[in-house]
Amino acid sequence: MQNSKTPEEMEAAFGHQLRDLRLRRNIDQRQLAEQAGVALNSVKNLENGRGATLTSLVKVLRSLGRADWLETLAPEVAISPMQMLKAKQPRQRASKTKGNANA
Amino acid sequence: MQNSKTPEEMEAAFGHQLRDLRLRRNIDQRQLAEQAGVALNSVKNLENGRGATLTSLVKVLRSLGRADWLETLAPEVAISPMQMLKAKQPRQRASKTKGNANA
DNA sequence: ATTCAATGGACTATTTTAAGGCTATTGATT
DNA sequence: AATCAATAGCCTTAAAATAGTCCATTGAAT
Repeated sequence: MQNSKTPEEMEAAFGHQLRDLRLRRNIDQRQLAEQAGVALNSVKNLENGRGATLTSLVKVLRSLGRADWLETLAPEVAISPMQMLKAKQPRQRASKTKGNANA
Repeated sequence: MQNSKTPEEMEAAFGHQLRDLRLRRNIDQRQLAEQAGVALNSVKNLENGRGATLTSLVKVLRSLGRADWLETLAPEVAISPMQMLKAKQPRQRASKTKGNANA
């Protein structure tokens, strides 16, 4: 089984994490909204999983000092300089073959 | 220096990571959109940093098998069972004192 | 080099969110 | 237990994203 959570549940759980981050800094929603440059309602929506835009999320994360987290989604594979030379440049489009390659 | 990237730049960089994840699985935008249950345009917008909703992002991440990443934002502090007993339950609201506590 | 799928970009209609203000509830402090 | 700030929730308007379709561009395979 993969992940049995619905997208709604995942957004809610994610909101709780955002709230945790904020509370660890002991600032209220209003302060966070101000610092992040978003409306108070946007912070509420994010924390309660009631729908939000990626832009709002990014602004809030930046304000919480966790912008770096956004860069951890797809870690690049480190290769040696020798491999570097041999390596073909990464694919820019999905290939035509129907069967998908890697896991 | 913190992070000098603008929110726009961050969204764009984030989109590139999403694209990388997709290409590693060698599926095209259309397939991803179908599997994720979002419109093709939503995938395009996400990858090109042109604005998206958190809901679309979550659905796409789930489809890419990276839903777990969403749970890594605010890692919980592990404590021992003995500390567990002493521990006060976590704060649910920001405190009244103006000066914010932790870093 | 040619071919054709993969992607980018634009357009419209519809749905959703942002923003701002307001009231009700609740939890931390005293 | 009383107080009052922090939060939830709802409302309206403006802005933005989704969904669907179409055409132009481009990279990968032959």
